[in-house]
Amino acid sequence: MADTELLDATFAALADPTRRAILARLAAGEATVTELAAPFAMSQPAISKHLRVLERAGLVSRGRDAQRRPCRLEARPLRDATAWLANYRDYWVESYQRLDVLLDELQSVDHTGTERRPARPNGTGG
Amino acid sequence: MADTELLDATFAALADPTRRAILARLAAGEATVTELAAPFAMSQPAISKHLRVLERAGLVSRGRDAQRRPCRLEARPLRDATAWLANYRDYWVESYQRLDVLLDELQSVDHTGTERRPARPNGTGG
DNA sequence: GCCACCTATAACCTCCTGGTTCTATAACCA
DNA sequence: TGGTTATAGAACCAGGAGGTTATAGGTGGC
Repeated sequence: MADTELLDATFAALADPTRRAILARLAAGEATVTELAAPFAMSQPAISKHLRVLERAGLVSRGRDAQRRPCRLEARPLRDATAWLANYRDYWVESYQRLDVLLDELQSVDHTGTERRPARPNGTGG
Repeated sequence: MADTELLDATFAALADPTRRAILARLAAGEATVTELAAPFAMSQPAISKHLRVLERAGLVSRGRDAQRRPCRLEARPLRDATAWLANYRDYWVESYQRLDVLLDELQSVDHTGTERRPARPNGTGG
C-alpha cells in the first residue's frame, strides 16, 4: 500500500468513535471480538466490520486461540499519522525546538511490536 | 460540536489526500479557492466541497477580499488530533519521558491564531 | 448598466460506509 | 455424533462522500 493510501486508511479508521474506543480498549491489552463488542449497543458483525477496517489500516493484528481471534493494537500507523501531523506543529507550539529534537528521534525509532509498556489512552474523546 | 464529533470530523477531513494537500498548501500562507484548485485535475466545485469539509472540521477559516474568499489554516484541530494520538505514544516511543513533558506543555498551550511562524509541511505523504 | 471574475449551490451519479439479519464455518465439549 | 460458542460472510438498506455539469450570486472594472 502506498504511503498516501496508508495515511488515508489510518485517518479514515480513526474517524469513527467506535473504532477509537476499540483502540483504547486494545491499548489495555489483547481482546477477543466478543469482548470488544460487549460495551457497544451494536451487533457482533458490525464490530467485525470495524475490526476489518482497523486491520486494513494496519492498526490491529489478529492472533488465533482456538475459536477466538484475539486482537492486538499495532501502533505503527498511529506513529506515522502523528509524524504527519507533526509537520504542522509550528502552528500551535511555542517552544518547538525541543519538539524538533523529539520528532527527529521519533522518525528514526522503528521498534513496533517490541517492548510494550502500559499505555494510558483515555477513551474516544480528548 | 461535541469533543468526539470534532475528532470525527478532523480525522475524516484528514483521510483525503486532496484535503491534506490543501492543508499543506495553506501552511505556506493564505490562498484563494482558485489558487488552491489550480494544482488538481478536478473541478472548482469539487475543491469548494473539500474546503467545506475542512471548514466544518475547523481546520480552515475564510476571509473576504472582494470576490475572493481567502482560506487560512486553523491548526487547533490538528493539535487536538495530535493530543489524542499522543495517548498511544508509549507504544512506539522509546524515550517517552521527554515526550511526557512535551505533551503536558502541548496540552496547556492555547494560542491558536497567534504568532504564526513559517512551518514546514511536506505534502500529503509522510 | 453591463460584463467578467470568483465562488457557491443545485441536481445528479456512483461508490463506500455503517448498520441490520441470517447463515456458514470452525473449534471445543460431552 | 451432536450441541455450543466464537467469528466471519452474504445480502440488504439508508445515507453520505466525492465527483461531475450547469447555474446562480456577489463583487469590481469599464
